Amino acid sequence: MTVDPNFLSALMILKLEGVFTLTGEERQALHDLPMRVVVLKTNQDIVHIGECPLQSFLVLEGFASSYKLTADGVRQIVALHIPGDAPDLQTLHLKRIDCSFASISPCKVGFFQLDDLRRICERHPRLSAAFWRETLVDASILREWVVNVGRRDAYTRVAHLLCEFLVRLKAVGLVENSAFDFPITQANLADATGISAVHMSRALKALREDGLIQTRRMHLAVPDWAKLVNAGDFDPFYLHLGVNAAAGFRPAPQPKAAAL
Amino acid sequence: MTVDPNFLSALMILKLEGVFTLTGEERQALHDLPMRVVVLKTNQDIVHIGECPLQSFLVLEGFASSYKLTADGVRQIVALHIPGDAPDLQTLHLKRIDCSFASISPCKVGFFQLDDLRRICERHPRLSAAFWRETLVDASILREWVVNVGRRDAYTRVAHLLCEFLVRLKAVGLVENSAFDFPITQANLADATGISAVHMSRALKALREDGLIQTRRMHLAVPDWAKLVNAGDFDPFYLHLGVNAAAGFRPAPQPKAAAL
DNA sequence: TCCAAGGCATAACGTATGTTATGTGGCAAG
DNA sequence: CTTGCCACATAACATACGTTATGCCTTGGA
Repeated sequence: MTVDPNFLSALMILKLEGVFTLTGEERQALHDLPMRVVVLKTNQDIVHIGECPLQSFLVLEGFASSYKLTADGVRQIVALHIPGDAPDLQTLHLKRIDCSFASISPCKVGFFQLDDLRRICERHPRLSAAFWRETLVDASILREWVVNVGRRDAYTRVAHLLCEFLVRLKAVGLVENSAFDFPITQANLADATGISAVHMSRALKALREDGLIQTRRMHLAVPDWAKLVNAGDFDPFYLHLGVNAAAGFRPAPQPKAAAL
Repeated sequence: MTVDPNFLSALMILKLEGVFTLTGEERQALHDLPMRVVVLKTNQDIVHIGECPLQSFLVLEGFASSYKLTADGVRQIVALHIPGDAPDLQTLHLKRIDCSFASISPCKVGFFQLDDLRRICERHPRLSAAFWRETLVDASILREWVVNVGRRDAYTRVAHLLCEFLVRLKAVGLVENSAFDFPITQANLADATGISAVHMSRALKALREDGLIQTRRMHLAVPDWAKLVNAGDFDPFYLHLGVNAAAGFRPAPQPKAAAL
């Protein structure tokens, strides 16, 4: 996959447009944000917990993770990031960063100055709101992850993660025929779901044998989407995708409005 | 505990002042936000997942939870809320709410109109940023919860949750002599840590026997804070408390700044 | 005063998952 | 072409935790 030279416009704008239509001015402001592109190999640290960075970054190609370590050095991935994501937008308002970020596949990221982004937010309140919204969606995903890790067995948990992956990748156009590049090791998947690497191997085997997924080296296919959704207890609503992006994934109904 | 009639000023302002000093105007704007106070018994639903509410709420007294259910009806609490918290601030930018909210003790909440808050955000960018920051801290707590549930054993997990509770309660002045009111059932604690109620009973017993906590009906005391922190693998940094609020809890050092 | 309900403790038992170990194949570096 | 590394598979074994069940105690309502 190659990326348009105007990275920000290509990816972030795509995401924001899913929610509301940008004005020409807003689009231009994003387009003009200076970015420094950096190419990374697998398993390279991008930002480390405790730092007080002056810049933030965007994933342009490949996959990245947010992670934390426990006292005895066990890793838990707390978020997976795909092209178009701004993993550490939080640094905009939280000085010290509370988790580490690393590439989990060969990947390309774009750094920009937080001060530049702050200026954009001041001048374009709608963009500011849109970025805020992005961080709120991240929080929603975290809530679902707590449920996933806390209350679902390994099989369901893995199916759920794969569902989330597919929907999010589809939203940025990285899925073809229910299949996508998947250069993520089982160890990383294990760290993201809170199980051991050995058990991740078992879970994937079971999913394969049940015909829910097909894995061919660094590539994953989903032959029966409905079955995987069912196995993973998956409802994409928590991703808060724009209507365009979610086409074909949303189930049906809207519950009634609040009372009280 | 009784609450000042100016709920918002008493609680939310206290929290915000931990981060930066409000101007008189900003303080007044918050003070003038119309609120409708509602008294709740234990286990009452406040907002239900899927709704598109026009109002949001603040916890004034007692404790509340955010929770989700899996397909087979198992509950996972994804956040615990104490007085001063605005549990569903997300509704400001996400139309449909992605988790349910309920009281988990007798409690008092204050509802306000989202439109009123939006108006405040438009007129007072610093307040807008402060609210954004609040939601980012919530996300940071969620990240730590994913680690807690995903990678720590029950004993450590419970100790960690109790540490978090103590620090957060202390920040709003609800702790005396390392002890606090704790009207939360073991079943709720179990749902918050992703373990069974039976095992929660076992874990609490172990903590009691190790002298890390003392429980006297609806009341919890921590005789040796350092030991509990150690047992819970707890570092309060992720709570992003203001320096004032965190006094006495922060460990020492600041890591070096970012490079790259 | 009594009863019902819920919160808690504890025991017996089952199991999903972790741990440790070994072998295979692919791939990159020399 | 080797060599070594790493991702993955699989087996044997260990265990933390879930489940089901029972009983006690407190609390609040009739």
